[in-house]
Amino acid sequence: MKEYITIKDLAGKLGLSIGTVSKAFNPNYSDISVSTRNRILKTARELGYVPNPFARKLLKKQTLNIGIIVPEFLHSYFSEVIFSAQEAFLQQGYQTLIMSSNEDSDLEMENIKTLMNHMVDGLIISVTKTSKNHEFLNNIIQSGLPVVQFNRVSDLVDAPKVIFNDYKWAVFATEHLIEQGCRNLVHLGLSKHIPLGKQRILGFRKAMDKHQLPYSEDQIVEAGITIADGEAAMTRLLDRGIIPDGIMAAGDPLAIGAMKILKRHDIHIPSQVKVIGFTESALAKVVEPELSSISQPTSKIGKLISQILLDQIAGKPMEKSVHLIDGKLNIRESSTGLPIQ
Amino acid sequence: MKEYITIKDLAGKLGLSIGTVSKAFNPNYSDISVSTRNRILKTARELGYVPNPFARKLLKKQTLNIGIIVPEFLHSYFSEVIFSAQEAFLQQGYQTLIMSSNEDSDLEMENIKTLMNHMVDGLIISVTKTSKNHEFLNNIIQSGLPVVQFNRVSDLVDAPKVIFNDYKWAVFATEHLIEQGCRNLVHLGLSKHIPLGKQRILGFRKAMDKHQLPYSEDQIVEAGITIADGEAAMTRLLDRGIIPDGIMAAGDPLAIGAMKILKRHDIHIPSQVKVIGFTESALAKVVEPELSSISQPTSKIGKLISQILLDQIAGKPMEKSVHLIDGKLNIRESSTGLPIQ
DNA sequence: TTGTAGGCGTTATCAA
DNA sequence: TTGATAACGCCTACAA
Repeated sequence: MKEYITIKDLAGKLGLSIGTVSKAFNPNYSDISVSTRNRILKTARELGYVPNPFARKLLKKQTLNIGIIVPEFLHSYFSEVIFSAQEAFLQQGYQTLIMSSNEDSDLEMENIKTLMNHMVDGLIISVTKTSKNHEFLNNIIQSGLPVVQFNRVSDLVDAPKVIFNDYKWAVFATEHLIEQGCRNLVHLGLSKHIPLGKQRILGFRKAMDKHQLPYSEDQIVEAGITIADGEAAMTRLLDRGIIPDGIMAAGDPLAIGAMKILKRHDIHIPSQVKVIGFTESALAKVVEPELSSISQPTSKIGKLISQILLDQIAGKPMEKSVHLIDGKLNIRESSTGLPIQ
Repeated sequence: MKEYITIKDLAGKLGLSIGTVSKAFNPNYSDISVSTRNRILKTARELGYVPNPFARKLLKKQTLNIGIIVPEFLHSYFSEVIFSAQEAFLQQGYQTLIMSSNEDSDLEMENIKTLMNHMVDGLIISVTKTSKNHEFLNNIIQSGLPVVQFNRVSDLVDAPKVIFNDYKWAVFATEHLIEQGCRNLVHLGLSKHIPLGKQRILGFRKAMDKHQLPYSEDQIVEAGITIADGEAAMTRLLDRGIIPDGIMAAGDPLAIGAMKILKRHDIHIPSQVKVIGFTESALAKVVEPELSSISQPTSKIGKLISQILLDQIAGKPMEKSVHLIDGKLNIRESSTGLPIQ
């Protein structure tokens, strides 16, 4: 490490004591004359002095480090949320440590421990689908560490949650297809271990029931998450002779996988089958026909989770433990037949 | 911040001095009996003691912080490289601070300053296309901070570079189209301010010359970077009556934008026009027909840049200042007419 | 083999 | 309004 200017150097150069110099950098000290403060600040700038953050962190009982753990980076969703949160934290002087669990509960545990060793002042986590770490997390929370969950949340973990209103928007997505004339719908779902996947299923059921459309359990399939998963699920459906006239997928990749198979079987989208995705990604505008989807305000979510964590750190009383986020229905050709600009 | 166990607590519990306890955690101290070391380590584990990293950072002349600055997160390329590098750093005990300049030279300067204030031990940077910060960066380097450049590099900055062999692979990409029978090629390029964009242009020229194919300057267009840029560039070409039989794009989004316009004009891909992209992304397998492209080993690049920086920090002599990375030509339907699995 | 004490750069308390 | 000094938790000569 290169040599840095210290407060002592600065004090020496100015003929002041280090105590006085220190006060100049701490705005909540008023017992220092404006002129000396300015003099100190001026030469500090000239010399390129910056207070050593580690000395500060050692003394104060906070590290100004925040940990963020997400299950994957496959969907751009997570990078978008994270970088928005990171920006907010940095503005408040907090550093962010980002880790990916890669959908592995054990690695998730490792990540949590690593972050604890770095003495983070707070933790934001989106758990893996088979997370077995709720007990450990609760211990941490009990011990006083502020934690916020988002997206993939667990009811077993006692920390505030920021989640998309999956139920509501799954209803909207399904109803959109019904409005377009679909009667024989299929839902391509995520793993049933993921609560938000369950909400999307419930939303699908709700819409079907509301419009009195009959459906069998075969029409709700646990497909997975990737394009390949979507392909496999669609293939299984076709093999069993199930040809829907509408597909409501719990994710864009699933929808795109299904579309690939349909096209391979010369089943036309959207005239024969209409398709809608979820958690819109850049892929939606690339696939053909362009995919209708539900977009989530990732930037807003990032800001919100950082704000809630910061509030907790500041000791503000929590207003509510569940924050429900709304999205947007983006209608494109895959569900209407109309090319929309 | 919650209360942490300190070395003093541990020493008290064990009836030892803090000095002895400290040595137990420092492997290069041999003047401590194996039995007491084990005893210390055991109770440390039981009590959940971890050395306070900030006290350590204050004492030692290093912060164990690394800064990474990238121009954008639009392409998954950057997230992939970064997370691979971060993993490598974390294994060596280094924290990573990631910042995006959002293609803005001023913000880039801010980012550099922020990271300097966090006293990073090293900096990895991929500069913005209009970066005006080479002088500032050189000052930092002069002052002793290890710096590594990657992807978007500047010859004006005196730091080792890790770059893709854009020239070579641009030749390959172009020759691939020529081998497929294309004679009237067009190159959709990045901004001319980006050196790697220039290399791709040179590669294109080289391949054309080598195969004695004539071309005008109109066939090398500075398109931009996004899908919309690709659309605009292709539209301009068609308006001027230029219909190529092959398109070599400097990025997947550009290729996809061009494909959109071609399809809108009922120009068939690949029978009438063959297309190849660059820096393969997830989009390549979603667009129709699937896009041939050049993939870069992002994970390997991440590992390499971290290794080079770590070596510099350790004071090892640098072997070479430019590291050239090779990629892979992934041939798909857009350039051949053959659906490839 | 173990213990002691000074110091890393900062802030906070109290005295001047 | 300014200055002196004791912490924060750790490492490391050096002494015991």
